[in-house]
Amino acid sequence: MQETLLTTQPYIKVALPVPMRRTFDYKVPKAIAVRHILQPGMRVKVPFGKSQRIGIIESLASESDWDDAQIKPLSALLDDAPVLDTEILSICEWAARYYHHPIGEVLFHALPVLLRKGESADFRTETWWFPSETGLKTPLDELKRAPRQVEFLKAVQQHENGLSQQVVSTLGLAPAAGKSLEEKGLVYREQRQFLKMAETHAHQKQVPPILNDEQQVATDHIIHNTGTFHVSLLDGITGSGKTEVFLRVIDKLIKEDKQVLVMVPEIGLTPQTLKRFENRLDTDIVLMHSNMTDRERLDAWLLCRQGHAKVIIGTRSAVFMPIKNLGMIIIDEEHDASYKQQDGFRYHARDLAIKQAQSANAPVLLASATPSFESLNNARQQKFAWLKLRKRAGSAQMPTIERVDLRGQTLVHGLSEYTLETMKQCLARKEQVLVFLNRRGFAPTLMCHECGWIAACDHCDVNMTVHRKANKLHCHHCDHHKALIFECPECHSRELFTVGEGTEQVEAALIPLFKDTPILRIDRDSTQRKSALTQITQKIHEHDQAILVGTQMLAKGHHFPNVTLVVVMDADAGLFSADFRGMERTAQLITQVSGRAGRASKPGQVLLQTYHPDHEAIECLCERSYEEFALEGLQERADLALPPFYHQIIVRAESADEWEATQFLTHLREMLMPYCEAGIGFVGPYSAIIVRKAGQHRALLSIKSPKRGNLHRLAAIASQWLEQEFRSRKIRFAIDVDPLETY
DNA sequence: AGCACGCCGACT
DNA sequence: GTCGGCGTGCTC
Repeated sequence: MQETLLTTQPYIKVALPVPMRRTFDYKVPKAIAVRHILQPGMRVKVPFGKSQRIGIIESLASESDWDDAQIKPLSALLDDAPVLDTEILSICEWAARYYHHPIGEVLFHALPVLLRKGESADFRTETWWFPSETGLKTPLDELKRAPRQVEFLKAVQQHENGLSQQVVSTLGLAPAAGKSLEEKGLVYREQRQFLKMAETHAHQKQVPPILNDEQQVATDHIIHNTGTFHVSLLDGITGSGKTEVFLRVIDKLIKEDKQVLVMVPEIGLTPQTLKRFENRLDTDIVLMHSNMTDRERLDAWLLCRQGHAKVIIGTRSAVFMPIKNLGMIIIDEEHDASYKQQDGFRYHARDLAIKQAQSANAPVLLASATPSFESLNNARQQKFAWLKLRKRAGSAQMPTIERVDLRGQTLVHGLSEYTLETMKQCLARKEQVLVFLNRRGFAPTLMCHECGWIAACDHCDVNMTVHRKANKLHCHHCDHHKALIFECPECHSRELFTVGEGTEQVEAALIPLFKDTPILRIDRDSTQRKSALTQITQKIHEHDQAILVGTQMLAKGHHFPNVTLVVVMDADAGLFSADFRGMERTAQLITQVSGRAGRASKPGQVLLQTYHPDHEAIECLCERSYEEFALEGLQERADLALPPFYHQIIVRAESADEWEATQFLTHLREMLMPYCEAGIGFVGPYSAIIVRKAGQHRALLSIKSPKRGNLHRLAAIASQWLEQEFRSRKIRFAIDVDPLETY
């Protein structure tokens, strides 16, 4: 045994997955210190209270603030190499401070679930079978008394490069036969790393199309500036060929043996992006998203860490992938709200990605047809390079947007006569219509004709949505559901009727109106079954004319080349939102869904049904552009002292009691008052728009400041107080830094 | 977050 | 008499 000369530090500071903003000190036992070099980022098993827990070494220390006798020794070291490298570790430490979230929870968040549970961070191995030299030459009839062995040997002889255990079992071969052959020296076994990449390489790569001048300028700009940190905003209208720009840049980087992280929003864009990429790139691609099993995620993580995976396509949590040789981070649909985690550790993946690229000295490419106000502001101030693509790739043209004034109109299930007529014309040309309504279910309200009773959720302050096909009343906020009723529980009248319409109703209403046209609904309800979406999209491609009815799922990514008419049924939804970001979100959604119209050689048309045709935002989107809308919106934000000009932190509290959450936040505000520096402003406590959600009463306290520094100092005081002084468990609270939702 | 300790209601 | 409710305190 080698007596190590390395003087290992006697203590380690360990982060544990507990809601406490501190680490715990442990001793390193001699037996471990002698055999291993401990490093930050390795996992350890430690005694904690009465139980054993897995923790992560945050740092090594020569002394401790604790009395040596009180410090327990760690029980086991779980890794020979850190599972969190120094870069990820420092990003996590930064994030823990910035988002005022406990370090242990942050570090554990950065690991795949199986590693949090103590699973080995090595590749799985798999048995492979090979023929020996004699085995190759042995004629099969020598073994004819053992038919299973004949079968096995035959298969192995045909696969000189070996047969994996997996193939052996799919071929229906008997492992016992293999064992017997091994004893006879005819075959041998080997343990090999189990690698599972996304299926790739197999097919012919597509020839890259010719770039238009705008795409070329953008591509050149990005390619000439690789190798150093900077952020570019690829602000390109739908159909302008942003993905093509990604592909050119990625192709160049993987030829330099760099790895590229491509982030996509949560809603099912990964398979589509993967397909597009593997048709073009001759390299190893892995995926990382929430539909994968824990094992699949760990495999992807390992492939990434080992450097085998060159392109990593993933959702929010992929920012924590262990990338050794980062060439670039691309964030597609950078405005998408799913990049911000909405519970627990409320980080913004876009912002962390930028931070990470900075420390790896790699560039970041943000892409969107509807950039967030934050990114546009950075582009305008020249913190980001602003690369505009304003032309559609190929011969496609931008759709015309037309407002349909609903005032005084008779509507058929929410559709005006003019809309229906335009739909007929479109279908007659053997083209497809996309009807967008961001409300699933049959109707948002069920009401009693006699007494005015409305079906409300028992646990939330919202109406229950009618789902007629499923015969259910469903709460879209807490998932509570019950059977659909036909008698008013208050006055026992049987005259219940629905108010408003959802996608289910529109689908049902269109069937008799367009008898020979396939009508396909795309929302969370119709695509719940795995592969349902693929089936629906297949149907869409099979038919010339079709009507697609759907929610925002339709607005993202998927392109339907034969859609030439887009109908936005309720352009007013979200126009009068209490949240100051409501308008931004509405404009993005309308612009995104409008972009689905007329992508190929056929021109597109968009109808916006509205009761407010003269509303500034609607007018601006129709007559001018998202960019102009956004620049005006930014000016308004500046005038009203709102983000991104002011910085905001929101403390959220919830409790079963009606007033406790509000009282608690009032108490918090009073406590913070004496620490307020100039510029700090409080709003609230105020109630959430939906006061009661899943039985919890929710209140918020907003803190604003033009300076980040004093805001964070205040938040640090608040979080310390919340953790140390505040003991009641009846109230749950969360600190939300740079919140996207303010109600 | 877990987990134990501790003091008050309905049960073999 | 106890089983168990969850309020409170602690974890290197």
